[in-house]
Amino acid sequence: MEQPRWLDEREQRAWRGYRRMRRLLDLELARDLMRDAGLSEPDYDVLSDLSETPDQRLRLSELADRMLWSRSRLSHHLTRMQQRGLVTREECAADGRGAVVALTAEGRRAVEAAAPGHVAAVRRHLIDLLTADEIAALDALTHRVVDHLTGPGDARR
Amino acid sequence: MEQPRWLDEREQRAWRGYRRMRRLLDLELARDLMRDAGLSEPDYDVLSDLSETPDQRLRLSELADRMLWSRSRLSHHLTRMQQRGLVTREECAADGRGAVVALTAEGRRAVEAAAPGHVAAVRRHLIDLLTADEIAALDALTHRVVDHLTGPGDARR
DNA sequence: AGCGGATTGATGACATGTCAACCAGATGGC
DNA sequence: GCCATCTGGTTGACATGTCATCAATCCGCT
Repeated sequence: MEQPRWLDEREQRAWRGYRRMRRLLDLELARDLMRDAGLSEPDYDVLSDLSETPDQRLRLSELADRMLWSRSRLSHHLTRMQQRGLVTREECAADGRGAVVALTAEGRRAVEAAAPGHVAAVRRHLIDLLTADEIAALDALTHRVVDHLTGPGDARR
Repeated sequence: MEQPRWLDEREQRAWRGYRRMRRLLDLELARDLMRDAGLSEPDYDVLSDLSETPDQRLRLSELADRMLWSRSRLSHHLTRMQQRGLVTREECAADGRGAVVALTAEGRRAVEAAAPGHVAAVRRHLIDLLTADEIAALDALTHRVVDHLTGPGDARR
C-alpha cells in the first residue's frame, strides 16, 4: 500500500465504464420490468429461480445461497411477496426448523408474463449491442472473477 | 414479443456471469472499504468525485448528474455525510436556489487514506485478473452500452 | 415590471436492505 | 439419554434509497 499502483488510462476507462454501465443498465431494466410487469428486479429474480426448479419450490437457505442474499433479506422479501400472493411458505418435512418457498399459480403467471419482455430488454440494451467475441470475453472474464471471489477466501478473513 | 428470442447458451452464461460478478465484487469491495477506511461505497464515490474537482466543491445538481443519482438521494446522503464532518454545504453565489457541496479537511483526509487501499482492492479482485485484451474489450463494450443508454432515449420512453 | 412555467434543493412518508439478537429444532460427544 | 453447540429462519431496530411534494428562485415573455 506504500506505493499504490494506480490504474493506467485504459484500466481507468474500463473500470469507470463498467460502473457507469452497471448503474444505467440497472435503472433501465428495473424501469422496464416495473412498467411492463409490475415487478422489481429482486421480485423477478426470486420468481425466476423458483420457476426453473423442478418442483417450483426451494428451501429458503438454498434459494438464499443461489441468489447470494442474506437469509434475513430473503425472509423479509418473501413476506412481502407472500402478501402479494406470488409465493407461499410451507413447512419442511425433512427438517423441522426449515421452510420451503413455493411459487403460487399467480406467481407463475407473473413470471411467465414478465419473462419475454425482460429478456427482450436484456437483449436490446446489452446482448445485441455486443459482438460474438465480446460475449465470449464477458463470459470468460466474469466467471474468472467469480471463481476468484468464491474460491480461496470464501471463508471471509 | 410474440416469439421471444431467448438467450442462447453462451449469452446466458455471459449474462449470469455478469450478474454474479457484479454482486460478489460489490460485496467484497464494500466490505474492504468499510473495514479499512470506515466508508461505504457511496461515501467514497462522493468524496472521490469532489476531490477530483479543481476547487474541491460542486453544485449539487452537477454532482448528482455525474454520479447518476437522484437529487433527493444526494441531498439525503449529504446531510448524513455532513453530520459526520466529511463535507459542508455552502450557498451558491450565482444562483439563489442553488447549493454547493465542499470537501472538508477531514473529508479530504478520509479519501486520501482510503484511495490506495481501494484501488488495490479493485486491482486484486478485478483488473489484475484480466488480460490486456479483456480490459480493452471491457472498455469498448461498456462505453458502447453506456452510449446506447444515454443517447437517443435519454428522454425516457 | 410582472406573470407563469421550469428548475433547484429539501423534506416526509414509505419501501427496501442490513445487522444483531433471538427461538426452535438438529447434531455430536459423552 | 443429555447437554452443549450449531443451523435455519424470523424479527425489530436502524441505515439507506425512492417517490411525491413543496418553497424559493430563475427565466422568458409580454
